[in-house]
Amino acid sequence: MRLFAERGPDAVTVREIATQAGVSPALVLHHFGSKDGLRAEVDAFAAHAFDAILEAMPTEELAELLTGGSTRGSLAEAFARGFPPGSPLPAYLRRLLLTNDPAGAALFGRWYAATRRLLDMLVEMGVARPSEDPDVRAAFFLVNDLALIVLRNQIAVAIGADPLTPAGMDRWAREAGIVYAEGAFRAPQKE
Amino acid sequence: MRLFAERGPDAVTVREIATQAGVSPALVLHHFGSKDGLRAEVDAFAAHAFDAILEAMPTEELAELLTGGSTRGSLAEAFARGFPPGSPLPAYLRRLLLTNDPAGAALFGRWYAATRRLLDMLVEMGVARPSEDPDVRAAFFLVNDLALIVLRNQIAVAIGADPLTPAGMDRWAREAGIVYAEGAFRAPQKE
DNA sequence: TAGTCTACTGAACATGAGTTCAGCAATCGA
DNA sequence: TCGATTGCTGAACTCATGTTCAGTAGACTA
Repeated sequence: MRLFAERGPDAVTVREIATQAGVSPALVLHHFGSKDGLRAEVDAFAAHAFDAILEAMPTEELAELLTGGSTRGSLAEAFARGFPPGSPLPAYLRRLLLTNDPAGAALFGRWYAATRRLLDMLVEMGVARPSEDPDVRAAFFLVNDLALIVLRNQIAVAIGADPLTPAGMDRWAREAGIVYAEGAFRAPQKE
Repeated sequence: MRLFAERGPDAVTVREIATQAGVSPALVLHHFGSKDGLRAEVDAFAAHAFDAILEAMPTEELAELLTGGSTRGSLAEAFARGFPPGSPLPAYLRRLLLTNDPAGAALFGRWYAATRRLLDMLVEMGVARPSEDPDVRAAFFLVNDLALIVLRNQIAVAIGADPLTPAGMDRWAREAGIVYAEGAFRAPQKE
């Protein structure tokens, strides 16, 4: 999974995987039928791990919001908290979302639906302002969040800190929280 | 460039490129030395086109902001306006940003610096609120913008409209503009 | 003990990739 | 007109990759 996440399944050879695992190339095929079979199994494993994150998140996030926690809940945060620092899962998620993989599309779809629901609830509770276009607003929040994972490396060099580490994420969450709460621009010629 | 943008340079064969161009595979290599030479040349061409966008943008965006234009200026907007609908450049940019390509890193670096400068100017002009962590805030705006290009397909299925078309972008810009101007959450227990 | 099954390997095979190269045809300058 | 340069091709070459397959060694079962 680490090799797939970092370089992409197509760029990794069966021989490399076998070497990393300390076995012969033939054994890999023996177990998984084909390279594509291995890919499918790793995909399924990763998708399962991601969905576990999703299911664990909303309640936690809600609790945090209701208790007036300082940081806004977010997928990326839950993600970074849920996996150890060296985990290949963030990079794997990245690939899953960026290739036009059906598994990635399904994952995005589920997360989008959850974001959409959450936003509705927050509006109903009076925590979030209602929007004229809730579909777009939910997508806006979700992709802003995912951008943290997808553009992780670029962000890291720009701000000088990996945004998926606790320290980097604190800085990010603070700014995001401020902008999402108060906005960043003074509304032009308003009253 | 279209083939590279859609499927990635590694997934495209020299023979395919030659067929698309109506020439023999040998001619492609004859002109560009190697497949990697072609890649480098296409990269350079694309990077040039992107920088042209960047240089054309700030003044236009500033003008729009100063005249109180309804939509917030953004890279993605300038981008979508600057290229014809079927252009392979958005997809190419996507690849450039997502592979750990040095050309992509350089491009991101330039755009980040420009965003950072623009934000400083806006603060000085009293249009944007100052931030405690301007580095992160600039990165936040930039990656939110780039997410539109990077996650274009996922967004399209979620909101039912391609966000890089004028119609889709209008919807997106409206929501982004509102959130950036006023925020989306009521600040919890404030005063 | 004998048989079977399972994990595993080494070597080979087929395919598709980037690349090379000798040569053809047309154009251009002297 | 002649030589050279240029654009271009077809076929072959080399190499890496996914895959296959016969076969080995050990463990478990009857």
